[in-house]
Amino acid sequence: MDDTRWLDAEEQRTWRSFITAHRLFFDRIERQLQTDSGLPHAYFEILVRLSEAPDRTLRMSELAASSLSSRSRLSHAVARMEEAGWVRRSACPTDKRGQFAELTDEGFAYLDSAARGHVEEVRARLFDVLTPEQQKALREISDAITESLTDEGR
Amino acid sequence: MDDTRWLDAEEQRTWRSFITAHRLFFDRIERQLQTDSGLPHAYFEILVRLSEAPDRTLRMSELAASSLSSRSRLSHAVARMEEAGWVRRSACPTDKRGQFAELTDEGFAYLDSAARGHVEEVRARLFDVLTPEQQKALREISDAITESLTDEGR
DNA sequence: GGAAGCGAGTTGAGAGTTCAACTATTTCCC
DNA sequence: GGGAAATAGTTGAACTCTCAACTCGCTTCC
Repeated sequence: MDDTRWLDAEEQRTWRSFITAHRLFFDRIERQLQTDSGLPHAYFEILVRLSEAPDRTLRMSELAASSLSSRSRLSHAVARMEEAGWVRRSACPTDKRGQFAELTDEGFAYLDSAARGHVEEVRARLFDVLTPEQQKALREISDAITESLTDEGR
Repeated sequence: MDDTRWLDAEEQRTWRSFITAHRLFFDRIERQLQTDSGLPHAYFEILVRLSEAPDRTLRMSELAASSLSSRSRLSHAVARMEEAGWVRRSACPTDKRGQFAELTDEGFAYLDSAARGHVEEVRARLFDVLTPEQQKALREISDAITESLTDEGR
């Protein structure tokens, strides 16, 4: 039996447009950050979250949640960025299982310089090509998608 | 001098909404395909393009272009899918540098079964949460982004 | 108070992607 | 015709991500 709710022609086109734009856009964002700053976008996001935290410090699990990383990914990422000198880890005194991650001054400076090219790219490839109405629509669409993926579990 | 055109608060929120939705959505799509069919989404796309080609066959470079893969990625991917028996490669008679990739019957059957769960997920997480107007807006937004990334070269 | 279970974080293996280098062929053009 | 440059495709190394296993500390509850 086939009760799959396939996409109709219209939906098909929308879906392909979306996929195409998504791939091209994020490939570009990724490459810009990678070539100009040697940083994957996921790492950039982690640094941003840290930079906005009080004392530029967060528990690993909070950092994972706020940067939408798995714990595993974050562990690997922080390990690598600690080697690079951008992040420092320290033990949590009240919970001996815990670890703090702190953005170093060097990491902050690095993030600051990386952010410039990144923002330029985002502006040029996203905001500059969308009307204000489209920007508003994009936010509402994004929020709707996010809501469906966070609220009701799986 | 700082002539970076930073994002204002409004843009900042839009950008974060977009990033968040993007990550959650595609992580989900990726995981659904991976766990239910053992297939990365990029591989799925490659198989789809092949399945729509005449004789289910395409030159490697055409396949790369249509599936938005780099040549390298495609080479690796096809190598792996050839091992799995879903794709077959053959030499091009008119251009000895060339290779054809052909979707096998087994690959077609596999794709067909994988597509069901995938479509369900796309529908549940995208189309079901958007109004018709939002779907239309999403397509226009996507097309605008795509255009800026394909037309004007870099 | 001690065992069972939960939570925080790490680790290693396996897989995909990218980049640069490489081979082989074809095209360009003098 | 022949050499330079472009094109097709592959390969291997480096890196990131995921998943499952694992360690260690906290909590619960009898």
